Amino acid sequence: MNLHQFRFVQEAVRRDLNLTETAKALFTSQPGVSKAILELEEELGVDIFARHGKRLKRVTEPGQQVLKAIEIIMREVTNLKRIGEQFSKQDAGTLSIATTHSQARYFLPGPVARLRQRFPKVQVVLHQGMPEQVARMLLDDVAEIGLATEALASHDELVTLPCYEWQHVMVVPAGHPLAAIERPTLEQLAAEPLVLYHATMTGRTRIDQAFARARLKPNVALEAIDADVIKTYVRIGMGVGIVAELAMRDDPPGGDLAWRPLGHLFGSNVARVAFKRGAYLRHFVHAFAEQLSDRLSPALIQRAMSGAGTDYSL
Amino acid sequence: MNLHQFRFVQEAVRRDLNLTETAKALFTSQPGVSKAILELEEELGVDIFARHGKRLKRVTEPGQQVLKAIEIIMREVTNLKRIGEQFSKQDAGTLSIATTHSQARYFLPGPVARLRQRFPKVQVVLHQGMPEQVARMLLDDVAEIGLATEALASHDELVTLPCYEWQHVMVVPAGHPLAAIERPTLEQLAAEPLVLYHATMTGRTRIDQAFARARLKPNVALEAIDADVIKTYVRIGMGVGIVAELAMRDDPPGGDLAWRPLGHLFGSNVARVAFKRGAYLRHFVHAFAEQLSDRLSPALIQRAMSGAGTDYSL
DNA sequence: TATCCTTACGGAATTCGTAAGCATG
DNA sequence: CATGCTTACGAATTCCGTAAGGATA
Repeated sequence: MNLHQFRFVQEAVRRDLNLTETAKALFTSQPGVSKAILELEEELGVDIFARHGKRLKRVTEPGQQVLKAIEIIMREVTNLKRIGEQFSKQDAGTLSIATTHSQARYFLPGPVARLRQRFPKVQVVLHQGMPEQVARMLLDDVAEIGLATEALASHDELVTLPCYEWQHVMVVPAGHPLAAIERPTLEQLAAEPLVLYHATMTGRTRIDQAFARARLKPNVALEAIDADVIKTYVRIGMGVGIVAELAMRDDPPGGDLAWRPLGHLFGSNVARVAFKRGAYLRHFVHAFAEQLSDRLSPALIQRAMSGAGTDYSL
Repeated sequence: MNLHQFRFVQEAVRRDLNLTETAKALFTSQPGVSKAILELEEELGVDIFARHGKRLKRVTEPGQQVLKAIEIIMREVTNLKRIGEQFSKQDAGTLSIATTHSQARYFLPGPVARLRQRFPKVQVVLHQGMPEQVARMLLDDVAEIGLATEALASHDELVTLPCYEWQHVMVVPAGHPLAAIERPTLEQLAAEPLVLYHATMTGRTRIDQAFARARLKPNVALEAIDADVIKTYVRIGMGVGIVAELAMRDDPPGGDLAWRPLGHLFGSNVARVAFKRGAYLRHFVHAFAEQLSDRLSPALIQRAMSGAGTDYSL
């Protein structure tokens, strides 16, 4: 039994049981991977993978159990490295953040800058993706801390904590009739072509639900992945945009876009931070979390990481 | 980084940082151990052990963290082996039980026999010791399941669950004056020379507390490690014995010993089973637990093992 | 001086890559 | 027949034991 075997098995599962891919991903030879896995199965006395002839088909039942143990082991190996960094290179290292466009573009600049100010030797790496990809990046140890509004809560391998609350706003070109209305209604919005976030994104489900409850069918002209794109299409008159309020922060009133809060229609959303359960967090990761929200003290995070599935609401 | 290094570090800590002992315990050469640990420290970039010259003195602060991670890794390695056994040798394997004399002698014969009946291929190994040693055997993976009345609850690396309740009984030679008394009092007991369990054992603290509360100083003639020894000394007239009620189960009324319950004086005790937190339990371990008490269903145990420190009272 | 950790070194076992074999879709 | 896992084999590396060195109590 050795760590290489564990790594191979884990990667094989992540690569859909394709050992050739696995070998490439780990920069080693394919026969080496094959042999290592066979030897592990031999030693444990159980098949981890069910094979059709020579092709790996699925994970066996004992394989599921084995995988759980391997996940934990590899997690702790990662932790060991982090512990090493934490104590050797005091306050230096790399912080990988997985997040959505909105957060990266509008929310994170402040916290990241303040982190760099306190820890000048910390390198920050931003990974961007859909909320579901953010979760995956955390699970695969690509990123250490994740930030997104949805979908993070649905993995119990992840610990999520509320970070801040926000609401949607309507964006229209400055001269648009709706710009004059203080509190637009769902009916008014449904009458216009809409430019929205993509369905998997930032609080989009809230919007859909609100329309559905009112038995209205919104006229979705365009779905886009980020607020900048949405604003661009709003400017050229494609329709009425709905974005996160943060995204309008830098647009001065009296500019070419007008905006109105829509909290009364879609309620408020909660942006959440997420960590992989059981991860060792270095000082500067805790410091960064505190930049994201005062509430996220090391003590609170520690409690959330050790407890199983408790929710810490705002 | 490899599993050998982890094992060496773990064992070194268990052997009070004596690498020579460590090497012996693991059947390998002392320089090998030394080198492996040095290389791990090199790779992680931190000292795990603080050295005075060439002698290991204590675990450093990063070392503490490293140890935690290593503990988890080695635990999961053990689990992997168990998973292998569980699925390959269906319902065969070895069940190591750590327990005190009283349990081994009077309580376990039934459950063990029933286990063997259901799982004829399971080998049972009994490890006997003081309650504190029972705990240590669990922590060191010498035993998989522990059974004792005291001291198990004080380690948070262990999960303990109530198993059954019992009370103390007084034992005297058949003709003894106290044999005629239905409910002996503390004063009556304090007037006699007593033959008791050793101080670390099975509910002994209860006895001491009861006398202390009544401001009585018991006359302890002899302390012994198990009920059989106590009964022997009672037979030869050394004094009045106090043992667990289970220990008298096989003595017929009208034999050479008479006994009376003492629950009214010393209250009741709870025997508890214990597992190492995070351990993988094979089918037959769960089956055995159910033999110990109906309440100990696999589901309950699973819940207790995953939850942090919750107490499941009877 | 006795104990105990580190360094040095060499033979043995393991590892890991390339090449070939063979089964599936 | 293209993809993809397993087997075979040999070179390179790592492992691990003995012997020697050096530091502490």
